[in-house]
Amino acid sequence: MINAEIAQAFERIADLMEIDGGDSFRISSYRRASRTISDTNEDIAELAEQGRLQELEGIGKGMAEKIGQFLKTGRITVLDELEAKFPQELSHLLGIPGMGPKKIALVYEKLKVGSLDDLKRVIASGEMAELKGLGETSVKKIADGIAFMERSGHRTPLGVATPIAEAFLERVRKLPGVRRADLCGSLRRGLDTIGDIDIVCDAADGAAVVQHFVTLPDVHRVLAAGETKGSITVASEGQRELQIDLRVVERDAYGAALQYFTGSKEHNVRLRERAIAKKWRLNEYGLYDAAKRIAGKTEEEIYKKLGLPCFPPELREDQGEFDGQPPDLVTLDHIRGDLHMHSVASDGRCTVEEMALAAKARGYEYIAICDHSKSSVIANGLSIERILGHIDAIHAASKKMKGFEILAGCECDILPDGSLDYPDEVLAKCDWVVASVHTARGSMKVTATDRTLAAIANRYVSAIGHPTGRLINKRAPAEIDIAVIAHAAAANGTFLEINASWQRLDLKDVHARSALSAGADLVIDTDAHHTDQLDQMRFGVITARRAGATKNRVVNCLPLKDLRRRIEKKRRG
DNA sequence: GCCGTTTTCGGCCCGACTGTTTTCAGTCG
Repeated sequence: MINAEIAQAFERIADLMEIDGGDSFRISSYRRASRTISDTNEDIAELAEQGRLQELEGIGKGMAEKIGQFLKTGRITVLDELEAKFPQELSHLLGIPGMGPKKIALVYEKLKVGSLDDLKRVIASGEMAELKGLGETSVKKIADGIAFMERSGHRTPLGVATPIAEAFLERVRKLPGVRRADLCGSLRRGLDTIGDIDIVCDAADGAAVVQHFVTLPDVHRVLAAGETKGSITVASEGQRELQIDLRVVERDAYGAALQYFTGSKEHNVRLRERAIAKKWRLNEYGLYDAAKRIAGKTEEEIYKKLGLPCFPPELREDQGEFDGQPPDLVTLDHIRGDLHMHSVASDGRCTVEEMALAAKARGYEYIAICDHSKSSVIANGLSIERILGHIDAIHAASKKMKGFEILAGCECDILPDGSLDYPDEVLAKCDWVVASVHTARGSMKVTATDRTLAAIANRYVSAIGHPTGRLINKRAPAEIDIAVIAHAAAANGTFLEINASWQRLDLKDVHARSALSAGADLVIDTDAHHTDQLDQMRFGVITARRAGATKNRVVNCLPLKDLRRRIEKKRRG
């Protein structure tokens, strides 16, 4: 789809217009259009052909024309003009904390800075600190910002940020004067990667709490420390530096602050618009009718006053949530089993029994052991002889468990030609089969979509494992047509996995949403290679929630007998 | 540039912190 390219072009127009000092509302229009285009599941080229572009939020006559021009010529005049005006790398400087459009324009105009290297040069030479409006301190901040950007690089994966955030939250809760504290921001919304960690707390003396906060052990740098807000960084594992913001409010504003700092920004803009329409005002301290606060203690009361349901944080993205009632989303408590994990038989670190006991201790009723198939040589994949023996061993282990069952499964490779790594006779002996692509992802002979479709059609394949093969911050998802895959999965009774490993989260939220709307049901699995990793189920569940999944669309929320019925139904055809 | 149970023109979300400012601009979320 060409959506990503158009979204990128609009984003670039916005960046350059900002440096150019353009009208801020016009700039936001480009950013809004960019976001709409990259988030929609519809093909922009198709919509353009049907003359339906302006049905999209934030796309009017002007944007539609520019999209048309891009589709026709691959260029947009406004962008060409802006690019002719500035050096190509100039807008990259916007990624540096402390460098905004105004300062970029200033150093470009006065010192001919056009790139990161130029910027480093004028900082080192001292020329930058002599500019009007800047000084030693701000230049030092920008130098720190460059170091921060070069060290952190990517956004932090949810699974890396969560333990750090929870540990800090506990420490904030113990600070003197703190009555309550909670995590908010993108972490609370369950995004697969997060920019920084946000904590809101309830205390009377903000300045004192902030002072305690910025002097906690492990604080790497203090970015800000005021009356109500503190901002620090911590150096987490490796060299990655992660920012943590703390906001302190009074008891009566707690719900408002929680709501405000949970976001998303776009969701909040919509809320404030609703407040304005009622002649009210909404900010992080509450909902106000003139000077009178009419809500603020809890999130629920703010939404209620605005005539809205209290949306689960995962849905607060301005992605259609305002159009109706939020669904009753799946929760971790609904999960009855984990249907994709490995044992020492292939590349797991624990035995079948250890995995089973650990899963039972987490309140599950069943698991499936799915070791690798023979082609996954590096992962010690099982030969046909070995898998047959393994199936018997798993069944024997299952018999010894009380009130818990272990399904004998496998994670069968989908080979480059779309065929499966085990013959049907072997797959038929498994209770549950996850089919996954592990090799030759880039092969052009058979597209990723066709390979997956072939596996979906096999009656013994219960689920497709990590369907797009993405690795967060490392490998982009395969170019597969999710809608086509999902329709086929729905028609065949094959489940699509949300792989809950934080490195994968695959399907990702928007893909899972498309899958659900095409009628496919999901399975949320950890793909654990160690008992500890069973706890990653929470990341899969939050991803499913972001997709709008209810428990009846997630097959491992079923009691085992109903799950078996679904597997059998597909096998009978 | 978008958009309309206030409007086809005139709005467009709001506040904290910092530094270089003698009253505020820039950045950030």
